[in-house]
Amino acid sequence: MAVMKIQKTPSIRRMPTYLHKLVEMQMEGVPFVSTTQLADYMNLEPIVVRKDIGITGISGQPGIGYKTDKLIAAIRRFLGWDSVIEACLVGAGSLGSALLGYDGFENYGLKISTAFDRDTAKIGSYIHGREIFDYKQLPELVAQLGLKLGIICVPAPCAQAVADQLTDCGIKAIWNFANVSLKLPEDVVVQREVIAGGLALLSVKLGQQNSLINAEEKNGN
Amino acid sequence: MAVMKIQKTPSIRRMPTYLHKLVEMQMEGVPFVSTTQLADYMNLEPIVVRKDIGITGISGQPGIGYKTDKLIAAIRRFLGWDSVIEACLVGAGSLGSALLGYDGFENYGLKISTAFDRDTAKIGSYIHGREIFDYKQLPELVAQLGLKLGIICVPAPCAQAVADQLTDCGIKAIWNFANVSLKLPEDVVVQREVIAGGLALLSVKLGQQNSLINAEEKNGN
DNA sequence: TAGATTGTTAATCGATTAACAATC
DNA sequence: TAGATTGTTAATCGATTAACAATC
Repeated sequence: MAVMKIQKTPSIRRMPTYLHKLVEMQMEGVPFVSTTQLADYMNLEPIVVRKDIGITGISGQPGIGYKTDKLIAAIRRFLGWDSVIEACLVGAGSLGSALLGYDGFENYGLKISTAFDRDTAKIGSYIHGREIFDYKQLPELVAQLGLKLGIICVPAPCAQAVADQLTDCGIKAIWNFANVSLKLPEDVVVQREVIAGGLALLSVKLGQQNSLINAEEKNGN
Repeated sequence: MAVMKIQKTPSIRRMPTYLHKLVEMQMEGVPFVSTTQLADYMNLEPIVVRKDIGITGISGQPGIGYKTDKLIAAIRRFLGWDSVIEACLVGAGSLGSALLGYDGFENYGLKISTAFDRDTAKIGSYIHGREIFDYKQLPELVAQLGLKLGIICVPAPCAQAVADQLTDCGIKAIWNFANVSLKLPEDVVVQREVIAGGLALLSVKLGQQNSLINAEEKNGN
C-alpha cells in the first residue's frame, strides 16, 4: 500500500477549534457566522479561515457568512466526525485518566468505550465513571466491540508491545501518547502526540521575544 | 511591538523527539549518530533530519555523523533548554496532575516549581510530591520566585481570567491547555495545545486509508 | 446605495525534496 | 578503494497572502 501523505495539515489542525467555537455560538443561538468573526477569535487573518472552510466544500452567503448549523455539519463531515467512532484506551495512568475524564470528545466524534490497565490495583476500579479492565481481556473485548481505534497511554517502554497487540486485534488507527516512535503495519495509521513539541515552540517564541526586547532597548525604545 | 512569526515550525516541533532519542542513545553509550539513524527511528527521510539539524548550527563529520553529546547540546541551546526555566501551573485537575507527574520535563528545560488551585479540597495536598497552593497566593509566589512561564490547566471559562492574572504578575509566556483562545498583551507569548487537533489529523488519515482500501478492492487487488 | 463578506485567481513565500561534490 | 554521510545548491511543491469581482 502506498504511504499516505496528508496535505493541508495546518488547516486540519485548526478545524476542531473552529468547531468548538461554532458549537458555542450555536448554543448561544447565533444563526450566522462570518470568517471575520472566527478569525478574530483565533487571532488569525480572515483569509486563512476562508481557505480552511473552503476545503470542507460548504458555500456561504456573500455579505453575510455561513449558516452556523451548516458550517458545523460541514466540518464534522470533512473530519469524519459525523458518526461516532469507538475507541479503547490502554494505560490508565495520570494521562490516561485525564483523557477518560475529558468530556469534549463527544463533540469530536470519539467515544472511549473501554479502558485497560495491567495494574491489579486499578483493574475493576472506576475512573471518571468508567471501569478499568484487565489488559489480558483486550483481544476479547476489542474483537467483541469491533473497535478500530486504540489510544496508547502506557509508559514508553511498553508502547510498542501494546501497539503490536492492538494491530493483532484488528485496530486500524492508533493515537499514541507514549514518548516513542512506533513501528506499525502499513495499513495502520498513527498519530503521535508530542507534548514537548508545543513546549519547544513556546521556548523559541520566548527566545525571539526576548531578543526583540533587547534589540529595542538597544535602540533606546 | 511587531507581531512575531516563527518559521520552521515543523522542524522545531521535531526537535524534542530527536532530543529524546539522542539522550536515550547517549545513555546507551553511543558516541556518534547519523541522520540516517534518526530518520529511521522517526519514519522520515534523512534529508529532513539533516535540514533540521542544520538550523541548530552544529556541524558533523561526513561519512560518520554527529557526536551524540554535541548534538544534544546544540539542540538544547537552539531551543533555549540549556538553562532550566521555572514555571507555575494553574489548575490541578486531571490534566494538571498529569503534567505535574510527567518526569520528562527535566530533559526539556522545564521545572514546574509551583502549582495552584482554587479548590480547598486540593489546597495543601500533594500531587506527585508537589504541594498545591491556594490560587490567592499566586501573585505573591510568582513575584517571589520571579517566574516567567505559566501553564494553564483550568476549565475553559476560567482560563482568560487566569491568563490576565498571570500577565499582571509579570508572566511573559503562557502554555495554554484550556480549550479557549486567549487575548493577551503583545509582549506575552502563548502556545495553545489543542489535543483535538491531533485527533482531527488521525481521523482524516483514517478516512484516506479507508478510501484507499476501497479503491484497491474495486480494482480487484 | 454603502458596507461586509464570499469565493476565486494570482503572487509570494517557505518548506520539502532532489542532486551531488566534499569528506571521512 | 568502497561505502556512508555531511552540507550546500537548485528544483519542486504546497501553503499563505493579496487582490478583486460577485453577491448579499
